[in-house]
Amino acid sequence: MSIASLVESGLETAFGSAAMDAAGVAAALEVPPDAALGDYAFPCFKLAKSLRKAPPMIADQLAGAMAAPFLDRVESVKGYLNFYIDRAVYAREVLARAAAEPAYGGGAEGAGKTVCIDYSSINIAKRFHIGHLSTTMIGNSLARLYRFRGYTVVGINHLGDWGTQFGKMVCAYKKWGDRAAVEAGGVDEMVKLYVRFDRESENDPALQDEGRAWFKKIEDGDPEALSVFNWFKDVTLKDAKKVYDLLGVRFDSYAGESFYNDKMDRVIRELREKNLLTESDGAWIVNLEAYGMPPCLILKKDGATLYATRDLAAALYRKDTYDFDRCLYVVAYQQDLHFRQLFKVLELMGYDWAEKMEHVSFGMVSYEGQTLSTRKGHVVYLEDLLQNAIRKARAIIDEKSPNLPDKDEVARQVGVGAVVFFDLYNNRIKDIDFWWDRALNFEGETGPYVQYTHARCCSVLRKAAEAGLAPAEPDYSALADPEAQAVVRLIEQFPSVVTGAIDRSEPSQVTRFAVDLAQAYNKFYFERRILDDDPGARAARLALTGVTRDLIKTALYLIGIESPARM
RNA sequence: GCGCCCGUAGCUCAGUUGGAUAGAGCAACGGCCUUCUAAGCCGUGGGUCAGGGGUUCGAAUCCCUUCGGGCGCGCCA
Repeated sequence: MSIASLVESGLETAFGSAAMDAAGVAAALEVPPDAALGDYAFPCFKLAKSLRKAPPMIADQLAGAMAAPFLDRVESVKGYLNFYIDRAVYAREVLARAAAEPAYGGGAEGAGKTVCIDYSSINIAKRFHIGHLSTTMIGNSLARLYRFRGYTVVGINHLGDWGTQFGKMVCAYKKWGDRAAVEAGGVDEMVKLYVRFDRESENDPALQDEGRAWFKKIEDGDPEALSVFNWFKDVTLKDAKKVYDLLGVRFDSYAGESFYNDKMDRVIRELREKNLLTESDGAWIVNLEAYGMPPCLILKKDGATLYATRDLAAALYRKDTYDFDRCLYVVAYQQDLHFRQLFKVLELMGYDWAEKMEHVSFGMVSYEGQTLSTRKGHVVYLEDLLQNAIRKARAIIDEKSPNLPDKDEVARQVGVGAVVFFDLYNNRIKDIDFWWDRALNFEGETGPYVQYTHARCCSVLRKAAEAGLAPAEPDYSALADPEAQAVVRLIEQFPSVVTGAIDRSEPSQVTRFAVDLAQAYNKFYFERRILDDDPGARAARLALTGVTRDLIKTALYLIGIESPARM
């Protein structure tokens, strides 16, 4: 018997009529902010009008009409009906639920459905820096969350591999480049070539034309141009792969801008056929005035395609190829307007799936209060950040756990975990001002703190196993204290946290949950002796510890962080 | 000028599908390791939820408005 049906029948008993239907009662039920106010609460304010009674009086009457074996007591407080569940029963049921399912909090509601997630989407010939971390880690986490709920996920790295700058780069390479230098220096060497091209073309306008000519060659499929261009791409991806491997991120597709080069005719034809394309100042646009937006540019005056054209082609291709149920774009909020236009144009084209597309926007990254600038050298490269974090983790391990096996492996897990956690800690819409000491903080609400709690659980469970204690029937009344109850309550909430994170495309919900659970467990750990002499109490506390360990590991996994067993 | 987003403790932020006394972490100060990992735990101080008005039994949360900040607004992506 559930609380909802209990309230429903209570209403029937106390007031005779169905003052509120079952769905209404279920929706109204809430968890009080403080455990002292009960485990569940039913606010009676909405009933005041129809019952013509003050809420506290309604609660009083309801309280008298209610009893169930699993209820410890029911109290009427200031218009709220507070339910206190028998603590031991509550702990037993929640732990059983969490331990029984193969993946507690997961599910199969996404079975047979596909989600496309466009994330990371790096530019060719540019180094991976902290400005790319959010799209990469938010996308990675969303991919894991959707898979956790049974969806098929297509992770797409929509490469920025198209534009005149690549013609310039090939041109520069042909003039001054050195194959061995690029092989050795990677992206850095390409950037040097580009910078030199920029500088020299200031005094030599003919160079610009040459660069454009080389891009034309790439467009036309000239083998010489393509071989250099594709090689640049390979080298960039090889560089990026080092970072992706450290982060544990992978993709199902690297189809980027160049991939859609031959797929835009269809878009233009379709827009024409549907009478959406109009000429304006020589360019071709989709007029969106009726929707309060500036026009969406499709073709330039010279007939060349634009960003929006390419994204329209990509959307159609993805729908055709993957038949997605949802399509997410993890891109910074600067492009809010672009995506609103894109989705509106798809809708105007008559595609009802336009409403299944979502721009998962996030805030900008600055560095010590200033805009990131590769040119001015005011930038933090991701590889440097990760290596610094790993180095710091390694130093702490040497100091605190000198006998730890696999020190380097654990240092990598902790260092990278700190960086990823830092990135996914706040709501994605918040701007991030990067400061080294904040990103490399290992204390308080941080990745290492949560990982430490996981290792602590592992340690306790290991000690218990080593002691060879006889298995005993858990005595769940040992989990009736406030500290254990706080942990149990959080465990119970995990499935709805996962749902909320998916619904809001907000991985930080999971990050926050991980911190809350770690904090609650640490308080419990400090207050209660787990390896107690009483076998029943010990078994119950070990069960709580086991579920906590698994849940922290799951939560961290969902945001892309590993959980070492020792640290 | 127009549009979108943001404004909560000294700092960084939770809480924003309306609900009980607005919570963490960092920083500061003071405690706790002969028992399960001190990357931990406990305590102290710290608030005009940017200002004003409105809706409501009830507003940090919804609406209007002012101020402050960020981003965007036709041939870049």
